[in-house]
Amino acid sequence: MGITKSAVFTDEQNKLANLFKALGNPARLAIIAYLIKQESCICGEIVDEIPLAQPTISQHLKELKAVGLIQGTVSGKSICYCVNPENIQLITKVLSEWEYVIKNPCCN
Amino acid sequence: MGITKSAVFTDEQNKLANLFKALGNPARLAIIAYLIKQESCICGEIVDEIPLAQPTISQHLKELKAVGLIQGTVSGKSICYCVNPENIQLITKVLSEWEYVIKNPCCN
DNA sequence: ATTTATTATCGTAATATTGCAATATATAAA
DNA sequence: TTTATATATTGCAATATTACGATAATAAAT
Repeated sequence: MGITKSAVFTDEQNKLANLFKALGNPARLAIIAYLIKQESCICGEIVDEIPLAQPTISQHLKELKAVGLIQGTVSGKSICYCVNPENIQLITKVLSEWEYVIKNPCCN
Repeated sequence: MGITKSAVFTDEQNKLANLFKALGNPARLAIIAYLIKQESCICGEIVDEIPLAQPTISQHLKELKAVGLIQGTVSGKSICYCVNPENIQLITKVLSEWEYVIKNPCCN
């Protein structure tokens, strides 16, 4: 099908999966990493930083915005983007809940 | 295309993206969450836990294994799965490097 | 009003993903 | 050896994703 059976999972599982999915592409990961590296809002430099065509970057930015990983603010001719703390935090929270398992590995 | 331009990104970016991508599906996330919840190797219960057909689960397990998020050990008639600490740790490491940004939000 | 710069949208081709039925494989038990 | 159980593989249909050229939309500058 190509369609994910979201209905059989919880809203939380689906939300988290969507966040991970958004990060599951090197271009989007590079965008996030760049925004974080700059420690500030970035206006218009992203297309120059990542070797993909402008419509492709624009589409990736849209996806990141759709899941709430980044936000964009219009600033004159350009748009300033920055990461959205909330959803990064949600992922971090889940990962840290997983963390203790690392200390109790099995099958080794 | 449907094909990701991996060549223009670093190996690290591609690896991390593949890990996130593997987690970017509610079924695979549910598998990981279940393995973690049980705090031990799980033999043969996964298909009963997740409301998807056996071949579908098998395929998801294969993908999780391929990126190194879980490992499986043959145990008689069944196969015991558990999470692989290493790659979970890699994700946690990157996320914690991102963490400080959360304390310096902009565009707000 | 026209031009320039920046970002978004549309349309499309190529490829990937998701899910499952049918079937194969492997191991243990009878 | 046959049977039962557990998991993997194959093949396929439906849908999603990735990327980009062409073009539109927006806003500032001239």
